[in-house]
Amino acid sequence: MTDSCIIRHFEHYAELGQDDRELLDSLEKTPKDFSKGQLIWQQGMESDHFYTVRSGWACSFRNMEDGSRQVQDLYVPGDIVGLREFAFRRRVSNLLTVTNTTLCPFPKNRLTDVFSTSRLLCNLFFLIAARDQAILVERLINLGRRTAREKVAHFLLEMAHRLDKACMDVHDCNHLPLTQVLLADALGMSTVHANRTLNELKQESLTALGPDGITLLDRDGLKDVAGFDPEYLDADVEGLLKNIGAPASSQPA
Amino acid sequence: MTDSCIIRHFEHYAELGQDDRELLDSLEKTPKDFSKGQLIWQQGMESDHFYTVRSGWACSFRNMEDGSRQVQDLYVPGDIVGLREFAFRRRVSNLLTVTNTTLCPFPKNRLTDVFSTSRLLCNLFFLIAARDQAILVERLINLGRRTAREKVAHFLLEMAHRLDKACMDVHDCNHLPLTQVLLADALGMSTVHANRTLNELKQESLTALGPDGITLLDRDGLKDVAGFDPEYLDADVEGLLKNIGAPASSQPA
DNA sequence: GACCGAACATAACCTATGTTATGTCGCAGT
DNA sequence: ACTGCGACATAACATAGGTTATGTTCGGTC
Repeated sequence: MTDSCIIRHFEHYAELGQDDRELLDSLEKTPKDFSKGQLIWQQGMESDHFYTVRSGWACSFRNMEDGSRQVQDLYVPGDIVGLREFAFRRRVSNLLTVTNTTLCPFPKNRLTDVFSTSRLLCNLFFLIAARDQAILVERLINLGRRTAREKVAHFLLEMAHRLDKACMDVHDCNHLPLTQVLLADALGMSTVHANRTLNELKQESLTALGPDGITLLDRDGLKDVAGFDPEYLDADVEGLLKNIGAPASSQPA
Repeated sequence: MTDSCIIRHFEHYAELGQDDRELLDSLEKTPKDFSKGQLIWQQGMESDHFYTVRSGWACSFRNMEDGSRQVQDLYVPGDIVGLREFAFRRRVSNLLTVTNTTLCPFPKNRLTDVFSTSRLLCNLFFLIAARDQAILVERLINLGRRTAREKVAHFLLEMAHRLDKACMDVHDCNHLPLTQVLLADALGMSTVHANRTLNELKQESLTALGPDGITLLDRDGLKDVAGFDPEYLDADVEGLLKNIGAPASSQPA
């Protein structure tokens, strides 16, 4: 298997031709290591690259005037970070590493070349953007219409499910390297209440808390709490491939 | 000017070549009229088309188990509805008209043809998807980290700003045909509280309430309340066009 | 091995917002 | 003209979740 992040990423979905691989390979830059808690970009900076996550976790967020923070999304191995900023010259949010992380940079304005050169990759990029939207919508629903308990359970399940699918070098998909502060900021609640809720779930043996994050003990139980349905995470790659007449990946999706 | 919704939509951004126009024209179907309060599609239905809004308003939403509703987004003239579903075989949300509406259907799986045929359109579609994401993220922040007052003010400003940009046959961009129920469902709050908040803003002469919707009276005042910054709505079309070497639209963006 | 700062825990108290209930108004249909 | 319904208004009351405060634990560092 290739060493390139982004090739690896796409081969997860579909079998790439030699052309596609070469194209991607020529554009991707060498991976960069970031340590935990490092600010990778800041609102207002020029948005010239996006990244593929090779290992580790990152999050995008925005600082509010009152000093609080809203985390917009978390990124796990295999995710593409910063596609959103395709439409903007400057970054509209901050990006921070959650753990030690390796990212592969890709120049934003070369995306255009990819679009015109590879029908397959163009469509896959679009599919990914659509799935990203679906994730945002689901979080919207989480924030708007669920209780703290439901929010937390739902969010944990989503991240675990995304880890499952990432299927990269992740060992234990039930373990999430999240601090309670981060969780609270992602779910629009206070740290104190995040703690309360998490401990509640712990009492019920649904989760476990360690110094290095949160562990899911009982996914079915959590599912009952949250009403979680992973449908929105499962993009219809096969349908797309069939539509554009491309061979599917040999790997299971 | 053309009669096609989608051509009109894109010409708003950039000058289309004759090829592009013909391509779009061949794919778009004849406009369809819907009356106020009509359910256009439902969760679970096959997602075979997306729509361009020619006139009127629509909203996408999801019904929750407890009977409540979360509105995901509103669509105004010029918007494209349903691009999100590109990644999914079935619709992941419901679509409802807010007013009488005219929509132009476009078969989803022909998008692929557009991508491979027109470099310009492909990039514009991607830009639109990215802007849609930015809108969702901003709503996320709204729900997560703002008070009811701020939420309402921010949301009203966003919609007004989007109307400004739509620049289609909209007469008064300060008038939004929203019911209080809809507003509440979009902002994840109760109708009662939406009413309270709206009346508060009305006391301060920031908005006016009529039987047919909400009117913005003092955008600057609302801006002060909400801390609204329209940056996330203003996609960098020029940068994109320059990057792909296409001529800009003669019309002001 | 003393010090420091994250992250976590817990309690007491407070408030923004939800809930329930009831009433008015205007308008569409009969 | 009567009825019914949907949108809006408002008041009384309930509560989920925020805020403030204080303490513990633990890993890093000089």
